[in-house]
Amino acid sequence: MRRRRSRKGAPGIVEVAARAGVSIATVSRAFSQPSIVRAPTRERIEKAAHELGYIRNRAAGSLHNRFSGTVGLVVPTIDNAIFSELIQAFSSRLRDFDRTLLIAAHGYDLELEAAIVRSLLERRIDGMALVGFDHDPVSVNMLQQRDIPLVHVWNYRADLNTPCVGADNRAAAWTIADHVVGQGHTDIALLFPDLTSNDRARDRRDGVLQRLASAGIELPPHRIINCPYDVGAARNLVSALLESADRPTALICGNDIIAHGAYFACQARGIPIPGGLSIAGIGDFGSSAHLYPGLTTVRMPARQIGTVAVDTLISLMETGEAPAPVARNIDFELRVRSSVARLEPDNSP
Amino acid sequence: MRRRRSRKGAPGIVEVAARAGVSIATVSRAFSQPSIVRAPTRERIEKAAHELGYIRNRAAGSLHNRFSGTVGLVVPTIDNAIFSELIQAFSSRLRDFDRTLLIAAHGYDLELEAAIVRSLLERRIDGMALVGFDHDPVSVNMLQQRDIPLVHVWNYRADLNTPCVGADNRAAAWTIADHVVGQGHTDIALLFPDLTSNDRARDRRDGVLQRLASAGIELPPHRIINCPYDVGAARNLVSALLESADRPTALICGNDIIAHGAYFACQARGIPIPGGLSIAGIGDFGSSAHLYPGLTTVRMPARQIGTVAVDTLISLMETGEAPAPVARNIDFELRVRSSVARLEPDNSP
DNA sequence: AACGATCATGCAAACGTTTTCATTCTGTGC
DNA sequence: GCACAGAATGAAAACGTTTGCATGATCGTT
Repeated sequence: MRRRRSRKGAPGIVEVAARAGVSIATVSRAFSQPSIVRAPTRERIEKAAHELGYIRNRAAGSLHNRFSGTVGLVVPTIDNAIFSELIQAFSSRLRDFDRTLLIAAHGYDLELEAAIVRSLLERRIDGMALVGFDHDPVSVNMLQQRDIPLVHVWNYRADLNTPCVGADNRAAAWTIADHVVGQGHTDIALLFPDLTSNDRARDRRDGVLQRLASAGIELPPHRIINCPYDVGAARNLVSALLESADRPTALICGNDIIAHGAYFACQARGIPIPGGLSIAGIGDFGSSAHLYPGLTTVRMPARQIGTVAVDTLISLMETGEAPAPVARNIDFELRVRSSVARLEPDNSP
Repeated sequence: MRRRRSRKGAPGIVEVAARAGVSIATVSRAFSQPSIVRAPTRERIEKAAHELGYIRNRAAGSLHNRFSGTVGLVVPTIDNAIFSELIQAFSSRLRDFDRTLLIAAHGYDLELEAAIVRSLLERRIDGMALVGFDHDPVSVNMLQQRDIPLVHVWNYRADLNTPCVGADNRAAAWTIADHVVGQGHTDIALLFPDLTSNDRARDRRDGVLQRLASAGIELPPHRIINCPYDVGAARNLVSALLESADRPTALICGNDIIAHGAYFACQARGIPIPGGLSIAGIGDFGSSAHLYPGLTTVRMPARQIGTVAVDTLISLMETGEAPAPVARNIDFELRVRSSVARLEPDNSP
């Protein structure tokens, strides 16, 4: 007997029914479909429930109608700014529909993700949101086999037949690269995280590379720097870069977090931004607008993605149909601020 | 018929039992207490379960043993850095115990918090963590009446008989104020958020004020500035402060987020830190160490709080006892970096 | 005043597990 | 080979709801 048993006198539907002088069926209906029970009866039930401190047991109900009222969200990480807006928006929209959020993070480990999906399935979630498209097929199969609505969030791809809600990361990256190139930069360094298990980062890098290629810029390998999503790591890496003789004129960061690190490296070494080094980010969260100078970046619509993802999931759960189109492209926005300098073409005549 | 019914052929324990040629009781045991079923039998069951793609339904089980395997965490907000480390640590520790996290945010609205607690209770969580001590009594009563273990996280108070895991916010604030005063500052401004429904902020402000008072410093009202937890708002407020003729020599911010905003205001106006203005924070999250110059602040042990809170909850759930002491004081740490200048006493002879 | 039609309620059978108790194995010591 | 203890399994009764079906109440119509 490892777990204690007694939940004191936690009243159930039976007690409420007795006190209100009706059957348990009526009590059940009074809570799940109030409109079909006569007003005076309903009030009597509500009074009894309130006096008893009754709280309905949805787990018991879900056993019968296979509908738990919970939704799962699995993200790579919670502890930095990247997904927090998404999580908040997702969670708060879920409340509008009286659903509860089950959440977990996998730290870019797709096997762990699969384990998490399974454990959420053991809790019989009604729907599931996963970040991006890179997943262990096991995860997706488990969901599919059980007909659990799944929406991929954060990234977007046009050629998709499975529901997704996100921004086009490749296009966003293309756009920021376009801006940097348009300002006359040709000697550019990229700071991107590990690309395995991370389609968002991969799409972003591809987008940047594509724009550079079409401008005739081909980056030597040492200009593509691997950098984790961590301010301190980015700062150190950029610091080292600044030390070297062969400095680029601009940095394109795979993420605003990395861009922030780059800022602090420059500030610590007295390199003016953008005079000494131009810096561009992708993401635009939290403080990016307020840094000095303002960070030129691409705003990813995290809140809207969260909200629309929930709406899609709810629709999927209630009607079985996702609102068209199945793949929702949420617009990103180029935010030109002050961290990318215009380079006059006369500096290498 | 608003909700579709069919979950295809989602196999249950019955199907597994049939395929393995045993009773459902044995299957159940094979999953919940594997040790008591004979190895060959167990393997047969596992094979059958795997072939069928069986995923056990813990909701159904919880109906019988009143134990859902889920834990609730309610925080004021998810969308900024303040609680994200806590949430991540909490969630990841929970996985170690095969529990799942139900999460929601109330945005400093305690009525909403009570509604959330109720809805989590409807899902029959086994334990609950709430941030701080300011709550609607309704919330606490609902939990108490049902004997659901509750731990208050984030803040700590010595005189508490209910389980809590946190740092002493008042002492932390006292400590940072002590450092600022110790550096010779007497003309200090405070930037603190709204104090209602927020014991952490209140304790912090009290701690600062207490240290200042004992140094004989009494702050005029206009030196105590109300500032939301928002980088942009903080930046604007500090910007306005810098414009005025009557500038303090140091700023004590109720939170690192506000301190970051102060940094950016100074940088934008070309005021050197700490030469032109000293800035101190409380929290030490994410990038505070990497800003330039490094922010002098107090490190709040968010990760450890999350981990210990889960351990406490698990112990409460399994044995009914919290590990002693009931109120766990997790040490904060003063982090002296470079944002507070030493003021020579000769500047006002 | 009687008759349907509609609305509100009750009865009882699910829902998919866990667990108690009883029964049937398995293996051990003589 | 036998008796017996202990381990492994099975049968069936919960757990707290929801819901299909049946019945009883209510109302408007003629």
